[in-house]
Parts: sequence; C-alpha cells; structure tokens
Amino acid sequence: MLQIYENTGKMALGSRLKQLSEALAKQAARVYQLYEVDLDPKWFPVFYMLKSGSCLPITVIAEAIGHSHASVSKIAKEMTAAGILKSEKLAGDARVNQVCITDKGRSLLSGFERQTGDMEAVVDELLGQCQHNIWEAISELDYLLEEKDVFARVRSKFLDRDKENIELIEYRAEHATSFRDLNYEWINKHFEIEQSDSAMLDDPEKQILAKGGYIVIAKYKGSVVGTCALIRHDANRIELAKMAVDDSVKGKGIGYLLGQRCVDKAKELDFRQVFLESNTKLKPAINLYKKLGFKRIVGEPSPYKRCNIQMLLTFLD
Amino acid sequence: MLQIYENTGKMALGSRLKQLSEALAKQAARVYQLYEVDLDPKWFPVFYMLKSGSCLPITVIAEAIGHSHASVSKIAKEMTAAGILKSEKLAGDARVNQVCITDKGRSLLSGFERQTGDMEAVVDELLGQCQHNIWEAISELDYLLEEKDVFARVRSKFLDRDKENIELIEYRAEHATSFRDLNYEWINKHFEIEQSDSAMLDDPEKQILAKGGYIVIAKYKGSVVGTCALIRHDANRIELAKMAVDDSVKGKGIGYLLGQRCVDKAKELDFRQVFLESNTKLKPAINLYKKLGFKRIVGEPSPYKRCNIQMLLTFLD
DNA sequence: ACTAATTACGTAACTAATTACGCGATGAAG
DNA sequence: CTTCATCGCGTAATTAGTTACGTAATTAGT
Repeated sequence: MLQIYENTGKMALGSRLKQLSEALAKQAARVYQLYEVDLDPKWFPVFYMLKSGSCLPITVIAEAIGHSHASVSKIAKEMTAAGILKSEKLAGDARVNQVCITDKGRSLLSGFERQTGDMEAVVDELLGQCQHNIWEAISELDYLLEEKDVFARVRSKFLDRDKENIELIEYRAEHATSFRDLNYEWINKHFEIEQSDSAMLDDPEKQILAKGGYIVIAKYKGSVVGTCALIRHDANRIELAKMAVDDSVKGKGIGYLLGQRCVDKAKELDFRQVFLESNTKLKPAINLYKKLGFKRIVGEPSPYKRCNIQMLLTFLD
Repeated sequence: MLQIYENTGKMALGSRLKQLSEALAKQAARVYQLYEVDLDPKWFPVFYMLKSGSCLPITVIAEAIGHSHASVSKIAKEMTAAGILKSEKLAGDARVNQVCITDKGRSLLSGFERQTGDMEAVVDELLGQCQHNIWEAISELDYLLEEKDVFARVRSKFLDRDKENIELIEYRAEHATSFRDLNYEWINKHFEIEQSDSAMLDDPEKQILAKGGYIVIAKYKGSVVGTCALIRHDANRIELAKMAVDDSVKGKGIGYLLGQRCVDKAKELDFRQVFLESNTKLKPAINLYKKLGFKRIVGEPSPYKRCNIQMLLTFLD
C-alpha cells in the first residue's frame, strides 16, 4: 500500500480505487499479450458489445460501456482499419453509423473467449479468497451514490457550517436602503419596475409594516444580502412578497430561510393561509416556494404585470 | 450500473473500479470548487505530502503518492509557478531537488483542512451505510495480488491448458536433424561450436545412446521444439546435457519438462546422482536447474570452454 | 584513481481518455 | 412549410497521466 494512504484516511477512497484498477489494467494488458489475441486492450469493451454479431450505433455502444461517443468513434475507426469491424448505414436515419463485426473479427472470437474465460476464473478465484466482497461493496456504493452523490453530501455539510454565517433579523429603519436596492436589482434583472413597486420599496414602513405586515432581513457574514416580506391585505389575506437575495450568495439556502421565517410569522399572526404571486419563468423561485409547501392556485388577477402564477400555503392544524 | 457489466461477469472488475473511481474524482472536483481553495485537484496529493512543512525530494513524493517522478516534477513546477511551493537544494547531494510549502501555500491550509475534513466525514458516513466494507476489500485484494498478481494467476491457467500441446517422446532416428539443428542454434546464439559438440550432435545414436545414454525430444503442436540428453560417462557418472528449446516456445515450461524427464530416467537407470555443466551467464538455465534440484559444486574441469559452473543432483532415497 | 553503473530529475514524446465544436440529418413548433 | 432545436457522429483541442531519453551527480568495482 502506498505511504500516503496511511495518513489520508478514507477520504482517499477514490485514489485507492483508481490505483487498484490501474494495477489490474496493467496486468490485464500483459495477459492480452500472452494469449496473442490481436486485439488492442482498449478495443476490448467495444469488441465485447459486438461479438455476438449485432450491429450497434456508436452512441449506443458508448452508453453501454460508459465511454464518450467520441472515444467509441475513434476506437471503431481503428478497429475498422484493422479489418475487425465494418460499418453500415441505418436504413431509416442517415445520421446513424452502425458498426458490426467482420469475419476476420469473428475469427478472433475463440481466442478471446478462451482468454476471458481464464481471466474470469482467476478473478472469481481471487474474490473467493477474500472475506470482504468487493463486488457487492461496489454495487452498494454505486447505489448510495445514485441516491445522493458525494458532492451533494459534502455540500450539505458545507452549508450546515455556512449557516453560522447567516443571520435573520427583523427590519429596522437602517435597512431601508438595502431593502430597496436588493429588490430593485432583482426586479430589474428579470422584469421592469412597475408603479406598485416603487411605492412599497420606497416606504416599506408605511406601506408594509404600518398595515400589519412584516419584513425580515438576511445578513451573511455581517452584511445585508436578502429580504422577504409579508403584506397584509385584510384580516384573512396575507401575501409573501419582496423576496430578494443577492446573486453572490445564491445557493446557500438563504431564500428558503427567509421564506420559512415569513411563513412562521404568518402562522404566529394567526393567519390560516399565505399566498404569493410569481412568474413561471422563475423556475428556481417556484421550486423554492414548493419546498416551503406552497401549491399552485388560480386566484384573482394580480396588480403586477410580471405575475402569471399564484400559489397558496394553507396551514394544516 | 452500465449495461456491459450485466454480461461480462467479474472479469470486468478492473473497469468497474475505474468507473467508480472516476465518478468519485469528478464529484471531488466539484467539491474543490465549492470550497474555493485555490488548489488544482491534481495538486492535492503533493500538497498533502508537504502540508506539514517537511521538505521532500521529488522521487520520495512520487513513491509515496504512487505517481511517476516525471508527473510529480511537472506538478511541482506548476505549484511553484503558483507560489505554493519552493524548492531548495539538498546540502549533501546536488542532484536532489527538495520542495516544500511556502507561506502562501500554508495560507491555504485551513480551507484545505476544512474541506478534507468534510470529505472524510462524508466518505466515512457512506462506508458506514454499506454492509460490505469496500476499504477492507481493497486491502485484501491488494494483499492477494502482492502475493501473486493477476497475470501470474492467468498465466498458470494458460500454461496448464497449453501443456496439452506439449508432448515428450523418446529420440528416434527421424529426429536426428532436429536434434542437431536445435543444439547448433542454441550454442551459436551464446557461444561457439567446439569440437566435442560436433561429434555428439552429428551422431547421437553412437555417441550417446550406444553408450547407455538417453535422449528425449519435446514436440509442441506436433513439431519438434526441444531436446535434452543424458550422457553416460561410467557406471556412476551420468551427465544432463544438450538441453535446447526453440525460442518461439520459451516460457512454456518445456525445458523443465525435458529436464524432469531426464532426471526421472537417470533414477530409473539406477544412478544415484546426475551432474551437469553450464555457464553462469545463462541465468534462466541455471534457475531451471536449481528448480530441478541441482546444486552448485566444484568438480573436475570440463572439456567444454563455455562451461564455468558444475551442478549436481543427488537422489534422496 | 579511473571506469562503469546507478541515481535524481527534467524535458519530450506518447497515450487514452475527455470536452468542445462543427456539420448534416431529423423532428417539432409555430 | 419553414425555421429552430436537437441528434448522431466525426474531428480537433485539451488533460492527466505515462514511458523514453538525456544529463549531471554520485557510488561501486576494480
């Protein structure tokens, strides 16, 4: 075992796997030589796919063996030059290049099978001598990673840690500028400022808070980076709006935290439901709302031009 | 899982390992981006070796992390250009290029550790969820391969099968030409023909068989490819000689089979021991003789110039 | 002490894959 | 029925490593 693995811990799993697979590949190459089958080791998987005689398009082979189509294309070219493959056009679709084995290719088959048979037997024998079943272990790991890959898992940890840098506070007068700027910027990026915007954004204290609404401010590492508001329409109708998060802190879940805080606040204020208006072209936003529990509804027309979807969250209890 | 693995069986273990390790590497690359540590992923192992502050020569690092020295040399160059490493000459040996981390490199350490810590935790978690321990499985496999690698194992199988093509037969008049040619060729390749050679090779029936000796011929796939003889000197002294195997069938163990047959014959003829003469520069031959049980002795001077070593096999019973 | 072999390392050439890009063929949407 | 996105594939450029080779420094063998 390499010295480095004595210190890295399991983090280096990827490298160890690579190292082992490279060692196996190197030995396999020597095996190919031994059997004098006239196949370049790298042709092996393509040959394997075609040995039964079927004709397959490049991309289908690529997908089956886990290579890029470009790689298969190159290999097929080499094998064709060696007289092992031939290509034929697919009748219905002139784009498709179907390749299949030639008679010369077929003549290599018996040697190939003898060799792979021995190889198979050796690996079986080898795995039989192991207490821990590496084959099963790989399958398990594959399965777990399909569910949630390493990146996503590390990202969760990362975000957990990063959460300590996020702070939610109630709106105070000193946030007026940030509140306005963040929202203006957000609207300008996707739409145009409308008249109803200016009123709200320029005097939130009067237009939102004084009417029984609520504004929450998100800080990241001390500076204001996000806003969200509840706008009270009447005793039964309260709206979630003015959600804006600075681009530089996208992906940290700040939007979700802001939304959650507003939903909690609405509950606290004894509303039975919260509604919101948005636009279907803002896919990430819509997803966020869904994650918060909002469902699409058909409601009254919005005063904002940019809105073409309404959503509603009804509290269960 | 890729389609191909559904049919290949365990033979494709190497490819599966490679595939898994590549998937992990790809995800790891995304993790590096997330943490914004200014290290190219491929610098990772070198950085790991040097992060404690030690100065290490290129080859030492290469060996520890399992790369070629050329690769480490290139990486070190890049990292030096990035200001992360510096090199300093080793005092006693002007060939050695010791590299170590700079202050700038050290400044990356905290981010690096945070990241590797999270990574480690994730992998640990992942492995904890597996019933089959892939880490242990790799170690086991490593160990087994160190004992006898895949190539050697397959080769054993191959030779077993190939043995069916090898046939040992007693010398008959029809083998005279082959016997002479194989031996002439062998001697010419390494030495010069001497006078004692010609006599034996041109008339083996009289010079060897008539004097109570023995000649065995090896055929491979029907054609004569090897010879070996026992030359009777007197009632107590018999010599193993004229072992020649055609180059095209080297490595199939034909020499060993020939030798074994002659030794058996000597036993059958009631000799208590067999001796032989050879030359130390023929390492493979000497090894073969050792494998047959011969031990080096100091004997009488040989009639052949090419001989500088004598060996003896004494039967135990 | 001199020659030969070995060591450390850098550069160059090669390898086996990838991603990027372009082109013609196809199909979907107004 | 035309236009625009997408598909299949080939070629080019890139990448991360390897082996091969040359050179200078050191060690070993006579």
